[in-house]
Amino acid sequence: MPEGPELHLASRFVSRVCAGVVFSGLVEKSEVSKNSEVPFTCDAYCITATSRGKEVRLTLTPIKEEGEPHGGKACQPMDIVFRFGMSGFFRFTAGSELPKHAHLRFYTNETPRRALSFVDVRRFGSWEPNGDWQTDRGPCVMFEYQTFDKPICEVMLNQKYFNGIGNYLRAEILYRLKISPFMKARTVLHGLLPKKRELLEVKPEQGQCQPLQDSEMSLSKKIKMKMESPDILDLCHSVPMEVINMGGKGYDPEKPDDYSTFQAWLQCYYVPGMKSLRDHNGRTIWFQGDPGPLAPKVSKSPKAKRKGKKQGEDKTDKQQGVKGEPPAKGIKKEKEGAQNKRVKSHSESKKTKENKRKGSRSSEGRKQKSKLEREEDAPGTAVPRSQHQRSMQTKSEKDS
DNA sequence: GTGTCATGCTCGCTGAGCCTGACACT
Repeated sequence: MPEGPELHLASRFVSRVCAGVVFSGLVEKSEVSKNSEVPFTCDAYCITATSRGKEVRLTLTPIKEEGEPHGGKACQPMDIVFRFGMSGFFRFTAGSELPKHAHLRFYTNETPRRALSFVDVRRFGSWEPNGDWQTDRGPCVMFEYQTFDKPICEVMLNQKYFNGIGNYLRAEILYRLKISPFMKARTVLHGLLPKKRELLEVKPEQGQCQPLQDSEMSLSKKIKMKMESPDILDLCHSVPMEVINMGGKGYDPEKPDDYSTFQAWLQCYYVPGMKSLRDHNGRTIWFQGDPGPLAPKVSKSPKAKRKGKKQGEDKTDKQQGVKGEPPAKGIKKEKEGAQNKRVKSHSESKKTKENKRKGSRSSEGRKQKSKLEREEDAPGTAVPRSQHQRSMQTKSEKDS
């Protein structure tokens, strides 16, 4: 059941049923659950919920009673972040009729009392008292969709999407693609979608569109096309590989201070004549040409202020924006930051490997699905056919 | 009664294991 939409609906359910309801006392955990106790107790509190991706956050907020003495033992609000595993959900029932597998219970202060329960049949779900959204999760596909409206140069430094790309690589890649650094990431990535004519081939004799089979385009033709017009993903692979192939003459030269090979290879980053701007995260992006529609408003650099003009304002100036310092100096300056970046990349590579494994596992799972299931699984279908059939059968059996 | 499968995630390794319930099959 629980994917993003289900978790969001669960948060709405909690907020709806708990609106105006006062909860009281301890938060009760089932004995069998291995999750941690929730160290929260309060005479009167309310519950609200929000969601982000596959997480739901319950906020327990104490209600201040009138006449409560100041300086008394006041309860503190608490956030509890839930992950639903394979079978988690919330139910609001009478306290005497707790659902089976209700592993965390919040009781109302009414008589008879009612209970909001976190129900989890398989116990793969978890909760984290005083928790927050997991930091290694990407943006919520439902409510942080606008993340992809950020400039491509900023998205490229997000290691969740481009694990391994740093400041010099993004500059080189965008330069080679002739892409404005402040173009919307969505626009650039949308360009990766196959064009209609590549996806569909009209067979006049049938009057139908058929998917173009891989085999219908020869491998050599594909390679030729790729070499002629590589896309951003191609370059995110090939450009770093070029650096690797420099051996000991790349960014971290084996000979101290011998940046000559690397400098000769750079086409944009710190190259005299190229422009540079600070992106919205304060990182300097090097580029050529128009910065793009989302470029930040340029504040006057001290030099420009003295000259009385904004960066990039003077169209006659071929070097719009901040001109680069001599390459070697700039490279050395960047090295510290790059080293930090490498440490971060290392810690994140673990996650990437996991994701790859998951991907391969899920594809295995798909292979195991029957042909019927594959054909009838519609995008967004919450219940797989096999399980859906089972539950429907169960229901009909019960009904009968 | 047994085996398999299910929408997630972690550990520590490239799959196994955590869990329960429903269903198919013998």
